[in-house]
Order: sequence, then structure tokens, then C-alpha cells
Amino acid sequence: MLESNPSPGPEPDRAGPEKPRLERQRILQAGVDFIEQHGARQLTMRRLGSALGVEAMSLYRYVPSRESLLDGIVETVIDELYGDPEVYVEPRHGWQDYLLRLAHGLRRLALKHPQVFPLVATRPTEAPWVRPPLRSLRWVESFLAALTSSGFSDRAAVATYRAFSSFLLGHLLLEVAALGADVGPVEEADPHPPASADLDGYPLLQQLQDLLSEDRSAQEFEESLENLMDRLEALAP
Amino acid sequence: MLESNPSPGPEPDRAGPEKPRLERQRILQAGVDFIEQHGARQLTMRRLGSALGVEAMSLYRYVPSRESLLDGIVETVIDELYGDPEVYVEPRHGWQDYLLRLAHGLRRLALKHPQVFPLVATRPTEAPWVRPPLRSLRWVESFLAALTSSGFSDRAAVATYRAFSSFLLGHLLLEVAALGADVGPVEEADPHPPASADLDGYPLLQQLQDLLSEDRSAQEFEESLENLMDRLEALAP
DNA sequence: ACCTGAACACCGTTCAAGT
DNA sequence: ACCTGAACACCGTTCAAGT
Repeated sequence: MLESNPSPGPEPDRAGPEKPRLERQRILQAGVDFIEQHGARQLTMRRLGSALGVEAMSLYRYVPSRESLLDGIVETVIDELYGDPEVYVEPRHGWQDYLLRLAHGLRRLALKHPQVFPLVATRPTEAPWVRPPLRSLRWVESFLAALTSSGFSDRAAVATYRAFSSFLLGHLLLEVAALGADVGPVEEADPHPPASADLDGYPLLQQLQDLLSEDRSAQEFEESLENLMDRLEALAP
Repeated sequence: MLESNPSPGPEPDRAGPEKPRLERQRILQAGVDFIEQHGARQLTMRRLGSALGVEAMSLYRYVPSRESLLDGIVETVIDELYGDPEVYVEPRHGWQDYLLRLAHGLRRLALKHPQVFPLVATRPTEAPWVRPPLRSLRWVESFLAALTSSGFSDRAAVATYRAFSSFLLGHLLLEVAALGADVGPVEEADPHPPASADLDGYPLLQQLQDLLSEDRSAQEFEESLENLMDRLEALAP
């Protein structure tokens, strides 16, 4: 689907400060930066061009359309996962360790790219069973390999994959949304500023507002992840 | 935030086939229908106008901008929850029953509006602690009231609210995405059709493709919901 | 080989003008 | 009171033309 993936073998060309695909990668990186600064809604071929010191039309030599530019931006961000030394493509200390590292790596990615993450979560995927946020064939293969090689049945591995992606998607999308990131398309100078809502008529909301506003996302992530792991133990061999 | 909510008291003016706010509501309903048919990306002031037999400029008498039109469309859809006879605003048979009914009602809503649901999931909310998919002050108030009136502490009620929304968001967003709905912005005639991906080099994906493509969303929803309920029992009084 | 100017068909939005 | 025509500043995208 992504025309940027000519060699789909499981061995990644690791993302990093090298510069292969010289121009395309520069454009995609500029796209990531632009979105992180101004939000996805602001990203325009013309504006990205001018951020690169070039006319919009030049981008079409490297990217067939704005849509595929966004796909490439998403891909660029998830490819960072390969650069995370804490995340293993091959399990080293069992499947629990593998899953915990992967979950934390994806959370770091989401928090590093709060404006891009909603795109990671919501762009159409390569195949219907590629479930965000783990949206790459390579990672899905890695995931399933880690589980089946630990003795999970095929069914159990797939069930684990689904439970894991649901959990991560819900948590991370809500966490970046709470970061003040506009989730999904983003406005710059917001026409309807998120002024603290009018709570007249909602006594409980008034009473619980402080509790509701507390940021417990890190703890909740850990607790829910632990709970998920407990649940998954039941599927383990 | 939504200019369509002049009386924010907890008593809803129930959604239904009546026609209060005559014109605005007609526009929003047309917007819902349009998105469900063509996807949110296709929704244009001009096109929606012509679907209503009117010029785009006329819409601005009822809706201040395209952004707020989208907000209104999302609101229209979640307001349908009030019309669901299986969902109670006030708990009648305890908090477990309340939560189960609410969860199933939201799932029905997502499946009824697979193209709108990604907007429900990703549009900026009225306040940072309003967490999709339960994106209305009225419902958050209802939720917290149901729990505290069942004896939950304030903290436990808030923790439950958070766990519940994460769970629903992850599950439902992935479920509508799998429905073939493009999640988030949508393309009509897709330039990169979701042709079945090239699985060369991914032996496990090939081997598990049938399992991966099986639709088990209903069962998984029930199982995960049950697990969540078990977890929440620990917070109950 | 790479970039651009001009052009096309479309946007959202404003506002004076029509009825 | 409600709708519209014309206009403005912007889009994505194509393509022949420049260097």
C-alpha cells in the first residue's frame, strides 16, 4: 500500500539519522515536524513545500498525493519504534517481557508525537486485520512470532494481538487527547476555545472536577496493562 | 462549546422524529446521512447545501462554520443514546446493569454510524476530562451519579469512568475500522485500494491470515467487558 | 533531472444585494 | 426573514515549460 516499502522483508532498514531515500525521507520528516508544531489540519502541500523552501508542486516528485504523504508521515513515526533500544523485535526474556516493552515503547512514541498519534490511530490500514497502533506488517509478524514461539496456539496469539491493540489504542488515544492535543484533525487558532465548560446543572461534575482533572494516565496505563497481562496469562500455554 | 445547547440542564430534549430547532436539526441530520453515505472527508459545505437543495452560503445562517457543523453532527449522533430504550440515564438495577446497558448502547450507536463514529472518537471535547466516546457533560454526570449513588467513592467513580471510556474507545474504534469504515477522514474512490497486502516475507501472517480475518468482535467485546466488570467489582463498595 | 508558473476545479467564508 | 451571486483567499493536482 505504501509505495515507500519496496523491500517488505522482516528485516527493517532501521530508522535513524542516516539519509537513505534522501529526498522523500526529508519531506516526510518535515511533515512530522510540521504536524507536531501546527497540527495535521494545517498541513498543506503548499505550506509544507514552503517549509522546505520549495514550491508545493515539487513535492509531487516524491509523494503521489497529500493522502499518501500522510500515510508516509505515519509510517515514519512508527518506524521510530525500531530505533527504541528498549523494544525488541525478537523476544529475549519471554513473551511477557516482549509485550511490556512493546506497550511502553508505543506509549513513548505516542507521547513523543501527540499530534501525529491520532493519525496513527485513525488512518486506514494496509489490511483490515492490521490494527492500530501496531500498524505495520512487520510488527504484527513480530508480535505473532513472539507469542507462538512462546507456545501460544495460533488462536491464542491472535486473541492476544487483538486484546493488546484495543487496550493500547484506547489508552493512548485518550492520553494524547488529554495532553491538549486535538485528536484527529487539528485547528490552530481555535474558534471555539476549550474554555472550561459551564457546569451549571451538573452538581457531580462540579464536585468531582478536581479529581476528574487529575492526571493519572501513567499509573492507569500501568495498572490496566498489568491487568491485561494477567488476563493473557490465562491464554498462555 | 456547542452553540446548539442553550439549556445545559441534565434534562435532555430527547432526540427523535419531532422537529424542534427546525432548520438546524435538519441540516445536522442531513450531515449525518451524508457522512454515513460518503464519508466525512467528502462532506463539504457546498455539497451538503446541494444535498439540501440550497446554496452552501445558506447553511451559515444555522451553523457558524464547517467545524461546528461537524461538532453538531457528532452531538446529533450521541444524542440518539437518549432514544435507546435499553439504556437508562438513571440506574434501575444497580451499577453493573447500568454500565452494561450503556456499553451496549454505545456499541449499537457505533455500529449504526460507523462513518461518524471516528469523529465521535476523535473530535476535541468540551472539556479535557470529557472522554470519548461518552462525550457529553450530561452523560458523564449520569455516569458518575450512577456509581456514587451505588456507594462508590469519588475516586473510585472517576477511576471507573476512565477505565470504561478507554475500554469502549479502543474496542469500538477498532470495530468500526474493521467494518471497512475508513476511520477518521475518509476517501470515496480510494486511490490506494486496500488490496490484500503482499505477505511475502511474513510467513506467520500468511499462516494466520484466516484466523486474523475472522470477525470475533462481538464475542471479544462481551469478554473484555466482562473482564472490565470483574475488575471494577474490586473498586465497588 | 529537478523545479516552477500558470492553470483548473474545487474549497470555506464574507457580504452586499436580491426576494 | 431568508437565500444568493459574486468575490476573496486559499486548496490539491496537472502539465507544459523552464533551467
